[in-house]
Amino acid sequence: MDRGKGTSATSIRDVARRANVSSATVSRAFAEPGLVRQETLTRVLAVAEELRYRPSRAARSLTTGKTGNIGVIVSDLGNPFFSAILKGGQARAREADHAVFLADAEENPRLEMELVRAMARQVDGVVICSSRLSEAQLQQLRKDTTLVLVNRRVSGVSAVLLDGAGGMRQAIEHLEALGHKRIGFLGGPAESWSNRERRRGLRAVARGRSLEVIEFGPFAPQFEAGQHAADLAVAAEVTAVVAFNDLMALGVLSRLADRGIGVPHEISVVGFDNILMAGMATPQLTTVALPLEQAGRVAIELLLEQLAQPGLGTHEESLPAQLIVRASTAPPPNGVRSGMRATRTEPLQETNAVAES
Amino acid sequence: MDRGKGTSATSIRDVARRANVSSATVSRAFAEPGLVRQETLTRVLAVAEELRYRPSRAARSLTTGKTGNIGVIVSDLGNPFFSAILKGGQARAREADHAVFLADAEENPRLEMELVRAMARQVDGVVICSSRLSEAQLQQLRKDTTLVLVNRRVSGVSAVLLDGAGGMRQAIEHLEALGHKRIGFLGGPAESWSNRERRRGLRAVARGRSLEVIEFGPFAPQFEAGQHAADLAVAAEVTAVVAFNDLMALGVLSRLADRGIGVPHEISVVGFDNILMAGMATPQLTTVALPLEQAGRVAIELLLEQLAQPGLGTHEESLPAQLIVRASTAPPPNGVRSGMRATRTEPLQETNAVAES
DNA sequence: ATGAAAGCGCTAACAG
DNA sequence: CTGTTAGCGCTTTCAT
Repeated sequence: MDRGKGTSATSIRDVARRANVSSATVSRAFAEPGLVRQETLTRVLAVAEELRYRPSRAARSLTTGKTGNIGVIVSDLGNPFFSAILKGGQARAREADHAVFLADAEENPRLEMELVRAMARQVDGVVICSSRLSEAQLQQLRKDTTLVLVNRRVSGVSAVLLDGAGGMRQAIEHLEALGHKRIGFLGGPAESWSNRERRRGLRAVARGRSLEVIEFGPFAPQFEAGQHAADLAVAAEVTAVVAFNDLMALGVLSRLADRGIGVPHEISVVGFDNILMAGMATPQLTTVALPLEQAGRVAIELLLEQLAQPGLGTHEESLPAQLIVRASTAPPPNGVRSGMRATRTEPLQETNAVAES
Repeated sequence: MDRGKGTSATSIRDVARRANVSSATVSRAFAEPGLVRQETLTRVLAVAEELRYRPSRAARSLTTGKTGNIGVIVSDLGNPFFSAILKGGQARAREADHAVFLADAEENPRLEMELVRAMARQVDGVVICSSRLSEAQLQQLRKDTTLVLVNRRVSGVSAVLLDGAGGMRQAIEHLEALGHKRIGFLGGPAESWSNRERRRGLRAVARGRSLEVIEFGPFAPQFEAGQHAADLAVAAEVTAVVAFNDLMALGVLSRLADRGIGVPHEISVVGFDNILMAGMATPQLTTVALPLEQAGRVAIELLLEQLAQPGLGTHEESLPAQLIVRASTAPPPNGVRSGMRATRTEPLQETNAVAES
C-alpha cells in the first residue's frame, strides 16, 4: 500500500550521507555556498538534486527565527480592489522568495485581530489592507508584529497610501475645466479612511473656487447605492457627479439611462477606479485610476525593508492617482451657471456601509 | 533598545515552568485537553493566556508531519473568477483552523509547477484552480502531493467541477422556449477545460432539436473580444447569443448599443457568469451563474477529507450552474424561422487566449 | 574547509 | 493523569 504522501520527504541527512559530508556542510552549501570547497559544493548540490531535496522551511525557521513567510490580510477578498493589491503583493513577495499567507477579515475587526495573532508566529511580518481595527488596536499589534498598512495611516507604522485627495483634485479640476459649476460627490462609507481622504481632497480643491460642491451620502459603495444616489444628484440639479467608486458610478449610469437622462450631454459622471472594470477597460466611464498592484508591491517592499533593518523608522509611501478621461464627461448643458462659493450639505442618508476601497 | 519583534516569543517551556508542570502537559492541554486533569488544565491555560503563549506551528509540524496549512494556486489572481473561489476556500480553511498559502501562477505552467513544488513542504495539500499543467505533469505532482483540482478533470485526482454543460443546456433551453431557432455561441479559449465543457453541453442540447447553433471563436474571454464577436454574430443573423463569460457578453452589449441594435428586441444575449459583476448584480444581463465560492469551499472540503483518510479514493464534485434570467433575453423579432438541424461552423478566428473561467 | 554537538519548540512513546 | 526521554530537520558555534 501507498503510505500517504509527504511521509518520507528527503531530509538534509539523506543528502549528507549520500554525499559523504556532514549535514552542516549540506546546510552551508545552500545557505553560504562560499564557505564550501567548489568540489564538495557541486557534489552536494548534485546529490540534493538527484534526491529532489528541498530544505524544510519549518525546521529552518526553528533555528533562524525567520520564516520566510509574509501574511497579508484583506478586509474583503470579494472586493476586486483587494485582489489587485494582492496580485501585486504576491508577485513581489515571490520575487523575494517569500511565501504569502492570505486571510480574509470579512470586514470584521474581531476576526481581523484574531487573524493577525494567529498568523504572527508563522510569518515575519504582516500587511493589512484597509484595516478595520482601531488605532489603539493597531498600536497594540505593532508591539510584537512587524506591520505594514495599506490604505490606512497610523503613527509609527509604515504604510502605503493611495492619493485619493489628489485623485479628487484631478477629477474636480477636469470637470471645472469643462465648465461645470455645480458638482455632486457621492460618498462612500463614513468609516472608510479613503472616503475621508477623498472628501478632504474635495474640500481642498473647492476652497476658493467658484464651484458649488454638494456631498451626498454616506453610501454603501455598491451598484444599487449608485442607482439611488443618481436620483438625489439629479434632484439637486448638479451637472456632474463624482462617485466614490466605479461600482457606484456604474449604478449612476444605469439609473440615468433608465430615466432617459443623457450622459454626458445632460450630466457628467466620474468614478473612482476600484479596478472592478479593469478587464473591460471601462470604455464609457471617466475614472480616477489607483495604482493598486503597485500598492501591493510597495507594501511588501516596505515590509522587507523593515525586516532587514528593524532599527530604522517607518516609511509612508503615497501613490498617485491618475484621472482617465473617457466618454462619460463633457461640458455641462448650458455653459456657465450660478457661481457661488463652495458649500456642502450634510449627509442626506445612511446606508449600511460594506465594502470599501 | 528594542530587540526587534518576535525575538522572544514565549515557548511551551515558559508556560510549563510557570505552571509547575512539564512541557508535555502543556502540549496535551492544547492538543488533547481530555487527557489533563481539570484543575491542571485550567491552571495551564491561565498561565498560557497570561503569557500570551501561542504554540508554534512550525515546531509542531516538525514532529507531527502535519503543517495545518493548505496551498491554493490560482492561474490569475486578477480574474474575479478566482477571487470568488479563493474567498470560499479561505473561509472553509479557516473554519477548519487551517491557514492558506496563496500563489498566483500567472497563467504560466512552469511557474505553476515551481510553485507547487515550493509549497509542498509547507502545506498538507494543494488546491489548484484551473491548472495550466498537462495531464502528465499533474499525474507527476500527485505522486508526492495531496492534490485537489478546481475546474479541471484528471483521473485519480479529486476535483470540483462547475457544470458548464448543464448551464449551457439551461441557457439554450431558455432561448428555445422563447422561440429562438438560430443561436450563436461565442467560445472562450480553446485550451480551456470549461470552454470544452460548455461546447459539449451545447452540442448535446442542440442534438435532436430544431435549433441551429453557430459556434464562433475561440476568443480571448475579454470585453474587447465580445465587441468583435458581436459583429460576427449579427452578420450570421442569429437572434440570440450566448457568450463564454459575462465580460464578453458585456462587450457584445456594448457593441450592439454602438451599432444601434436593440437588446433584447432585436437580439438576445446570455453570458456565463464569471462573477465579475457580482457586486452590481448584472441587472441587464441574463447569465448562467456558477457557484464559485461554494466551489472553493468544496475544494477545501475534499482536500481535508483526503488528508484525514489518505487511503480512500478520489471524489469528483460537480456543482450546478444556475440560469438567472434578466432583461437581456426576450422572444426573437419575428417568431419562428428556419428549423434546420443543429450544425456548427469551424472556429472563425483565433485570438490570444488569456484569462479563462 | 569541514565535522561534532547542541538546541530551536514541540510531540510521542513509555514509564510511573 | 503526568513526567522523562527522544528526536523531528535544520542551523550554528566551536573545534579540528
